[in-house]
Amino acid sequence: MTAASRRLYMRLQSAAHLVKKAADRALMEAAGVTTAQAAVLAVVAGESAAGAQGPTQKTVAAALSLNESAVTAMASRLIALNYLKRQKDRDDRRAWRLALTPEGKAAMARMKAPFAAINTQMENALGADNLQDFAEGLSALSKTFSE
Amino acid sequence: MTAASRRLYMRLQSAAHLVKKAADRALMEAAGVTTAQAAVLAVVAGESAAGAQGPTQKTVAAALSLNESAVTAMASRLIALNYLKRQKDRDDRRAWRLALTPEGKAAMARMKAPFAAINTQMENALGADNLQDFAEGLSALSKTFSE
DNA sequence: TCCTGTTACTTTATTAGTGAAGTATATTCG
DNA sequence: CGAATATACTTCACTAATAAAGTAACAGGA
Repeated sequence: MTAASRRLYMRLQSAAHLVKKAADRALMEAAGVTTAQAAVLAVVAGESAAGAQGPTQKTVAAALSLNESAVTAMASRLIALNYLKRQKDRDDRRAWRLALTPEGKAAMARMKAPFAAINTQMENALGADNLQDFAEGLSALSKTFSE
Repeated sequence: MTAASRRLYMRLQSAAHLVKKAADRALMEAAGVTTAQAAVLAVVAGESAAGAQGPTQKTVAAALSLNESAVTAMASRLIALNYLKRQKDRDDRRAWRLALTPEGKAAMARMKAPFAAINTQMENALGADNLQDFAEGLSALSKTFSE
């Protein structure tokens, strides 16, 4: 139980918080979108490529490990911004299907460069030879803590 | 630009979010405190050991990389819970000094075990031989992104 | 001394998440 | 078929953070 390990939880949260803060500022400046909104748009874009109807809110929630109530709120905000649209599922009238609007696609294009810049900055901070191990560490944590 | 690196930002946030969710549940169950509150209590405890008066809100904000307005709100909640008390600085009437109440100390004692459990779970997920590198990676990220 | 600028904190509005409880639609099974 | 159960989403109350603008107190120089 070293000093490093004892504070591992706080270190992780602190690093994530700082990187998020920087990324939010950069993304808001360049694309008028927060990182949380960017994550939802990216999931919708990714899931839309496969199926025709686009993902349900539940699918988005599962992809981001969020509550469905969080996705309800996020979708409402993104619809108000005209980045997303909602359509009732053809077969299941309980479910919504989410899809990007042209404006949503444009926002995704605008956020590409600042997102790449953040990732480059992270890679440089970590160093090329530690990158892979670090990413695998994150995946291991995600796997362990996804109830 | 590998697949791992392209999604590094999202991976970090996802892992941090999942670990926080689990830690919040465990801490709330065992100690009736959130991890955010635990972090503030820990900073107050740490800074109190050194100086006699306890830290100012600004000091706490800097230690956690938070806005001062976030600390205003957190301190109010912790005072309402009777875990913290606020006292005007002797020399600077603008500043508050924060200190733990006996109940605050008791809460810190209650949260020790669940906190250790979370850290152990993280260490196990990462593996002993990757631990040090991973922790250093987090520090490197924090350093790079602390404006 | 007073004026100017800085500092410590507060207030307000907004985003983003949690969990619990509620509504309406689907589904399954006796 | 119909009742019970499960599912998809919403609503509500709350915690937690940001940014911007405001208040009061401090500090240094003309």
